[in-house]
Amino acid sequence: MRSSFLVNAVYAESGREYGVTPQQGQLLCVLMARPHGMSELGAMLRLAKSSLTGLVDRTERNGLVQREPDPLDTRAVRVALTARGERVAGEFYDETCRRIEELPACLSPAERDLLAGLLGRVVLDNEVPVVFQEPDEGARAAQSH
Amino acid sequence: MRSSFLVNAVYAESGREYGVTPQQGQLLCVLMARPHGMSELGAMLRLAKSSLTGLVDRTERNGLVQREPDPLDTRAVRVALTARGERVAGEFYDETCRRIEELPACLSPAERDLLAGLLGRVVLDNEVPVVFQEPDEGARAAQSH
DNA sequence: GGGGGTAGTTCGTTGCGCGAATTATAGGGG
DNA sequence: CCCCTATAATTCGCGCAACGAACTACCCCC
Repeated sequence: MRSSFLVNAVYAESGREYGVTPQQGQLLCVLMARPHGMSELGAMLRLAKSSLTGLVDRTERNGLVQREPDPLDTRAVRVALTARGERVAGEFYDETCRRIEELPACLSPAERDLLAGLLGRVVLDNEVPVVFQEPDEGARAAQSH
Repeated sequence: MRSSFLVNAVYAESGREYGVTPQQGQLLCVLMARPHGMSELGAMLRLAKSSLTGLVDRTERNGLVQREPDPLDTRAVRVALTARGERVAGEFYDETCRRIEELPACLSPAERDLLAGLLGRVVLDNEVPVVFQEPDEGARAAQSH
């Protein structure tokens, strides 16, 4: 609980520096990988669809994402990063990583790896959606098997 | 990041079962130890004082906490759990612990201890406020030194 | 070519968090 | 003793966040 509280604080503070709320930051990070549909985003972020509409509205108003029609389904919408959104997402992601990596300053490199490995297994076992990951990280993780 | 996301989801779901929002749940957990002043709470929860006023207002309206005058300082207020708040806080705390403990189901007991130890050190080193802890846990932790 | 399910939006409500301005009291120096 | 600054807390107005219910438009399949 308390370590999660710590991570949240870091995430929020990092977002404030780039003028994005934690929720909008999370949306940007998910979209770094590729555009997503609204329902898909709702499932990943665990939000009701009406909540998603609002979040995308506000983030779109900030010029970070845009709605594009889905060529295969007239009902559906694809939410994608704008050029500016791409830049902000990358900077926010990097800054957040930098701050997160400072947290275990009291651990030895071996202990950090150990901690990362344990948390990684817990995350995988609980099927946590990919809400924060480098675009190419999934490929590397898959290779390592 | 993702493990923190997981913990948040568990916390929110656990709170929903007892009709408390995550923020109100956090307030209850802090107050389990003892009553606190508003400024003190603001520092622990990292909230602006005006945010605290609102949070305590809503939680008080739900009958879970109450404001008491500070006998030593006429300006100050002590926020304390009501009888019902005490009960809800305990149940919410226990339920949350139960759910959190289910997360590392894929780890061996030794690995869980290892994980807990590493996270504990990170939390201590970063001076995370005590936002979630059994009333007697601090004493036990202090003894073990 | 209707009918059931799906994708998104709208609307109204509640909660949350902040900053600026305000009130009231505490506490210290002249 | 009195002023003056610092502190404790509240009020107000704002925007963000999340939800459920009701609605529209569309897909697909029988």
